Amino acid sequence: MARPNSEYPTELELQILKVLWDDEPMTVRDVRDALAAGGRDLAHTTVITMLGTMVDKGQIEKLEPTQGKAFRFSPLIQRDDVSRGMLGDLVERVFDGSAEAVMLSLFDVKELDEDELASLRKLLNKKMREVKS
Amino acid sequence: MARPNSEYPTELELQILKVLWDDEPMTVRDVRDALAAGGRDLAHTTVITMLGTMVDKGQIEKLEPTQGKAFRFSPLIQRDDVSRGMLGDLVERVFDGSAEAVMLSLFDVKELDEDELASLRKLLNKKMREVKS
DNA sequence: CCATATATTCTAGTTAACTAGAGATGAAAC
DNA sequence: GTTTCATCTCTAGTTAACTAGAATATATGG
Repeated sequence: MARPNSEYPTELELQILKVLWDDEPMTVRDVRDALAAGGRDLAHTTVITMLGTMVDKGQIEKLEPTQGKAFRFSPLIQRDDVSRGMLGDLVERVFDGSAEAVMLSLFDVKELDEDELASLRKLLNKKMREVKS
Repeated sequence: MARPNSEYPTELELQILKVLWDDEPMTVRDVRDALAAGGRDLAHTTVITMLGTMVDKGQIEKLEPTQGKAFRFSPLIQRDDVSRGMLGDLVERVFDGSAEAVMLSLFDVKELDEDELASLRKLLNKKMREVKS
């Protein structure tokens, strides 16, 4: 077999999901235009094919046209679920499950200033209070 | 074109790198056995092929045999660089660069207990002192 | 109604990421 | 030296992830 398919969206699928999370439902043309605006210029039919496979995978749904003959598409999976899943996947696969290692890497990845660090600490303190109770 | 190749190691490449990060240099057989021990049972030649492409990509280097005719391999890229790169990639692609969003997701992904949260806060405080100075 | 623009379906091609066998080649044992 | 065994090289196949054209169907304006 070739590469095992992780249950998570591929790169282009993610881009399309982002488009649909921002505004849904959308027609093929709308999706295509949004992708093009983001620098990804694909043929109309390419977008159709992608949306088709995404429907097959259960990531989105195909809605009947209201007027004209253009189908519309809406996401079936939620943004938070996807990002959580993909982060969790990375944490396990790359960081062997260590939240601390992730945090340390995050410091290196993003040059966080004092305010941002303060925000993170705020989140952390809030979480600690929740856990304690 | 097909999928654009992100500069980061693929799944199997990462598994192989992990093996080599733990102990290097290693022969093909050693790598194969280590992968098998981790549940990934591949043919000897499959591992050879993979190691070859990884050499081509500059991820590892091929060392001449010391005795016998078995080549040995060592990583050329470091664990921290790879994990940092992959996390950075995910943060940008999935979380649109928001460290806070990552942190919030991390809470959901891992059920962190009080001690773990305290450790994270410790790291955060240390970082804040560094940034302030 | 008919032209034209637009959307769809169907088909097919490319590349990366695996996966592994057949045969050659070198080492090591006897 | 020759057999035997491990290891290598070369070749080739599969699948997922894209990518898009040609043919077809359908609105919609005039």
